[in-house]
Amino acid sequence: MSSTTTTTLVILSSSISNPPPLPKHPPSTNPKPSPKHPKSHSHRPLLTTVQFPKHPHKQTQNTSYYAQLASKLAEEAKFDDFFMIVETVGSVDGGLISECVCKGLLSLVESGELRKVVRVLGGFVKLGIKGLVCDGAVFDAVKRECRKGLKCGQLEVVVDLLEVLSGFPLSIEDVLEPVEVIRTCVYKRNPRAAIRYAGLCTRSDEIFCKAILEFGKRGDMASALTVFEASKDNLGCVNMYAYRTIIDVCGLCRDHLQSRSIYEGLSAQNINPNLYVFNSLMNVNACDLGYTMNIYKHMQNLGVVPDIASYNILLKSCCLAARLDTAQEIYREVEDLESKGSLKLDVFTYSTMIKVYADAKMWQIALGMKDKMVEAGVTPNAVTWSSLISACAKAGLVDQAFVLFEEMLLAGCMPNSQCCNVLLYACVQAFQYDRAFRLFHSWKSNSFQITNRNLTQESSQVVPMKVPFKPTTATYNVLMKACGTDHFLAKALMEEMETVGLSPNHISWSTLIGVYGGSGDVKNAVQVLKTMRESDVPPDVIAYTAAIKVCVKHRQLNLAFSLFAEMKKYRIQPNMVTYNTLLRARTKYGSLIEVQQCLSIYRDMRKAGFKPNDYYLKELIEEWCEGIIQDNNRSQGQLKSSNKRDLGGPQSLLLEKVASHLEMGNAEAQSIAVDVQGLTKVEARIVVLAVLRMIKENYNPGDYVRDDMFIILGVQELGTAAEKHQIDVRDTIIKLLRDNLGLEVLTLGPKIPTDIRINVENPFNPHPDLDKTLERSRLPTSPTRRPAVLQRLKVTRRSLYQWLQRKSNA
DNA sequence: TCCTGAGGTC
Repeated sequence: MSSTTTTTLVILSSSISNPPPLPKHPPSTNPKPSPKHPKSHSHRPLLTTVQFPKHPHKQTQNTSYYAQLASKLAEEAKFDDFFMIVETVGSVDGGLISECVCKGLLSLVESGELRKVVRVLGGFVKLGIKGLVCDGAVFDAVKRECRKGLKCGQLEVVVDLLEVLSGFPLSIEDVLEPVEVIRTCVYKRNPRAAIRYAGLCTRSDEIFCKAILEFGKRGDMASALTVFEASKDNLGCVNMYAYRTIIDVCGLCRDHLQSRSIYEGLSAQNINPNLYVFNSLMNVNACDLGYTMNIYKHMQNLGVVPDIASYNILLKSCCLAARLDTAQEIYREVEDLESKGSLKLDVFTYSTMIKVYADAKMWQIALGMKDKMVEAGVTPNAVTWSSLISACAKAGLVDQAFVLFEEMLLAGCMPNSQCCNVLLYACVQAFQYDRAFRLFHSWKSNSFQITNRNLTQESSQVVPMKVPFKPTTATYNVLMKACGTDHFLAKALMEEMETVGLSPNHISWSTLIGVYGGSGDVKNAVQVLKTMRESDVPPDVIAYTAAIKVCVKHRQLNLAFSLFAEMKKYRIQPNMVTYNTLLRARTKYGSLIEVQQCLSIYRDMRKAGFKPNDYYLKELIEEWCEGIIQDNNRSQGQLKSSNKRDLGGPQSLLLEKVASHLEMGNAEAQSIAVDVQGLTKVEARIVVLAVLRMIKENYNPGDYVRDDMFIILGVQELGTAAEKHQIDVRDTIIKLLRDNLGLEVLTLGPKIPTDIRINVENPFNPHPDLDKTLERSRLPTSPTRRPAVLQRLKVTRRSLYQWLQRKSNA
């Protein structure tokens, strides 16, 4: 209490008749400590009058004066002074002033000065006066102002107030709807406020979970985790409800790995999760069937009995993994459990199985599942019907899809947006673009009416039924696909989307890229990426891949490669599809630089941890290599067909060899050693051709060929299968070089010529180990055995020169 | 739980 307060008090006192002497110890000079009130003591029921604690040692001669003064101060909402009196006098007859306090409080609360309200109510709590706020009018005002405060961005102050209110005998949940408070905390991204608030509530665990979930729904994983961690301390025990909520949130935030570490944290404490935690964990990790199955087995080992939800999640996981066989196994198991009476298949089970079959393009069986579920007394819902229609859509059976849609309406099931979208999709899949648009327009203009023959009435009676139709982003995306190559229409749809309050998503933009591509407008297709970056939806790997595909399709390969570089610049990780799209870019041999580009993509892909599917690249390299003998009037087709039979080995070895020979291809060729050890004859042939092609492309007319070319076949091992293979390879290469290319080839025997230059400085030495191989071959391995002999072929530089002349003149 | 975007040889 400050001296200003005292002054105020004096002024106020003068307004009251018969001023008695001031208290013995004025508060400004000797403030009394606040009266102490044991916590257990003052939990009174709703008070209609204010009761002040008694202080037996105080003189009470002036009590009535101070009661009057306090009443007046309270009524005028001068609570600082009011408290001082109460504190100083220690005992005031509450009955006198309770009404005034309420009046004053009401005006204070209604002033909207929440901070002041917090201070004043805090004062009441400190003095152990706890009934006041529970007065009807004051309580209503407090509720009103709290709500106002939440809306006006005073979250922290509102929580302060709630904290003070928790000192009164009332339920915090009654002051404000918990949802309202939590929503505001989530909107403000303020987990600390949510934690404080949840801690005040009677049903703390529920409010904590609510907060965790709401943060998760907004994609704010970090805040959700903060609240979760705080809930652990606050709730004092391991709360499975909180655990399953945070795991669900991991799913909402697409962070399934986080859910695993949360689960592992629980296991590390030797705490066994309950069924709900296991189900949530499996659900969040449904994208990983292996993991889900492991968890499923583990929960059984722990004696946690799976319920139908567990099985439904497993089925969903199979569905995502496109594992029809596993899904069928699990389904049979569930059927078995049902026959024993321990489980009941539900609409989820059937719907998921329908989707499993729909994805496997087994639409008849999908339809069969529907009959089965109806037989079992389970009514298909909108999801079930969507999956059924989707089964037909995927199979291109548009008419069947319409029949099912009709059937759904007849069954009295209201179609939702997704059902409508699937039906539109069925039209698109069947290339009935007009039909899709007609349907859409009829729905949109709200004239969409279906005659619903109510089965309980006479069959002649028809009840027209209006189906509410709310297009979603997916609706527009499907329609954009129905634009074919009409990019004007597609663009118009995107604009329409915005006008109806929808936002284009990644799919919309990628589809637009495809539409531009289809119309041959590469420039605009690529431009979409820029537009995306400027919008709320930055391009993702799929958008880039779509754009790259457009470039590839229209033979703008340099643009494709530059987009690839760009996506890496933006740290967008290419995936298998991206790599394959690029590797497939060149269907014909081109220049050395093009081959090198592809090889570098190939190596990048392996570095990124993808198991390359090098079929295309191998084709490409082969074609490119074979290209140099095309001029020799050989039938390329013939050669290729003979190649195919022999290409069984690990393709990566071949490609690595070609790549390592070519990656230094732009350096000046001094002497060339081609290592074909470990390759099949066809592969060896490709590598030799690749090197020749590189030499040819780097050759400028008039250049001088300084060295012979060596081909290293390997160490001779007499009488083995390896020797036979080596001879095979040798003959193939000799045949190729002599007959197809007209080169002069010499077989080099055991003598190692000293003029061969293979060293680390040689850019064409693919294997540093080769030097060692040569060294070893020079040394007798054992006195009793013949020395190992390195078999090589030499292509003379004279003939190489002639060949290059011939080629460059051609 | 259902709908919409990029790749596709054995």
